[in-house]
Amino acid sequence: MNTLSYGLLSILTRSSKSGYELMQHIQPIWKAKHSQIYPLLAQLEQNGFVQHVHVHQTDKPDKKVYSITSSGQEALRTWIHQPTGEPVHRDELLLKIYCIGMVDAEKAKQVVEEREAYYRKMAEFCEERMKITAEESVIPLQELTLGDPLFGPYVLLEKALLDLRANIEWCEWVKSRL
Amino acid sequence: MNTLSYGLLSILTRSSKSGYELMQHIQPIWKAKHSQIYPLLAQLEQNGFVQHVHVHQTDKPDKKVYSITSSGQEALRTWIHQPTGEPVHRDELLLKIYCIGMVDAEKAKQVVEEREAYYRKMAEFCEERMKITAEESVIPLQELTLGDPLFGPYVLLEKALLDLRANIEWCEWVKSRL
DNA sequence: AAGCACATGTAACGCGTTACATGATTTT
DNA sequence: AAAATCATGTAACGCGTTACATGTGCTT
Repeated sequence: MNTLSYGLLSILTRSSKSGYELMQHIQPIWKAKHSQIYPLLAQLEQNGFVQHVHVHQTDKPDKKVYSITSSGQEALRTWIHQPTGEPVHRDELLLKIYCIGMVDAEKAKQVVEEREAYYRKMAEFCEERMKITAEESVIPLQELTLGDPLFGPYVLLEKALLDLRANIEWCEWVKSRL
Repeated sequence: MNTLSYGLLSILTRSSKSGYELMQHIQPIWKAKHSQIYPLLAQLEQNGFVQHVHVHQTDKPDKKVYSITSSGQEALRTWIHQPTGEPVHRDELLLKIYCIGMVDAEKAKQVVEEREAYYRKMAEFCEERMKITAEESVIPLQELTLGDPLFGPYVLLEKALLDLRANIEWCEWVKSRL
C-alpha cells in the first residue's frame, strides 16, 4: 500500500468511480497516469479494499465502477492516524535561479515571466473550480464544516490559491529587482 | 543530462566542490542522496562538463574536488534558455484532507498541527539562512543585483519564506474552521 | 573503545512517466 | 473518413530512495 493507493481510496469515499474517472479526479491533487492507476486498482481489489461492477454504457464504452469496502474505509482511517509524510517539491526553476547571473537581465526576466504565466493560469483554474464548488454547495462555502463532503475540496482549493498568490507576488518582486 | 545534472553544474558555478559538499549544498533546493550524485559526477566528467582534482586532507579523509569546465558553462547557458519544466508537488497531506471528514475534529486538528509545526521549523531554518546570507554579503541584501553571486540564494530564500508563511496562514485558517 | 562527521562508491527496489496496444462511440 | 473522447490494459525506462559496502580521522 503506497500513498497513491490511499489517495484512490480517499477519492472513492466521496462516490464510486471508474479507473478513468478516478484518474481525472485525483489529477489536481496527485499527478498519476492511467498506467499507474489500473494496476493499483486491481491490487486494491485483491486486498479487499475496493470492489468493482461492470457497467454497460450505450453512448460510451463500458466501464468498471469501483466502490470502497468497509475494509477499505478502515484502512483509510488507520492511514490518516499515521504521521504524514513531508511534502515533496521538485522545481527546475529553483536550480536555474541559483545560477541566473550567468545570463543577462532580459533573459532572466523571461524565465521568471514564463513561470508567472503558469502560476496565473493555475490560479485562474482554481478560481473557476472554487466558483463551481460554491454552486454545488447548498450553503455558503464559509459555513462548511468538517462533516460536509465539500469541506475537503474547499480547503484544498483555498490552499492552492494561497500558494499561487504567494508565488505570483514573488515573481513580480523578482522582476522588480532585475 | 537530466535536471539534477544541470543542478550540480549550477552549484559548481559558485565554487568548486567535492561530491559530498555538492550534496549538502543542493539539498535545500533539490533533494538528492550521495548515491545519485556520485555516478552523475562521473558521467558529467566523461562528457567534459566537469573535471576533478584529488585533494589531500590531514584532518579529514581525502576528497575529489570538481570544477565546472567552459563546456559545462556553455551547457548550463543552453539549459537556462530552454523552457522550464513545471514544478512537481507531491503531498500526502492533500490526500488526507480530501477525506478528512472520516475522522473527528480533534484528530483532524492534530493532522494539520503536525504539518504546521513542520512549516514553522522550516521557516525558522530559512530565516536563519537569510541572516547568515546577510552577514556574508558586503552590501545589504535589498541592494543585491543580478550579477552578484548572492543574488540567486537570496531570492530563493525569499521564495521559500513566502511559501512557508502562506502555508502557516492556511494551517491556522483551517484549524479555525474545525 | 565507541560513536560521529567526512568521504566515496555500488546494488536493489519502488514509483512515476513514456510508449505500446486495443477498442468503442461521438463529433467534425 | 478522420479526429477526439472514453475506456482499459501491459511493457520499458528513468529517477530517486534504501540498503549494502568500505574507509579516514576526530571527539567523547
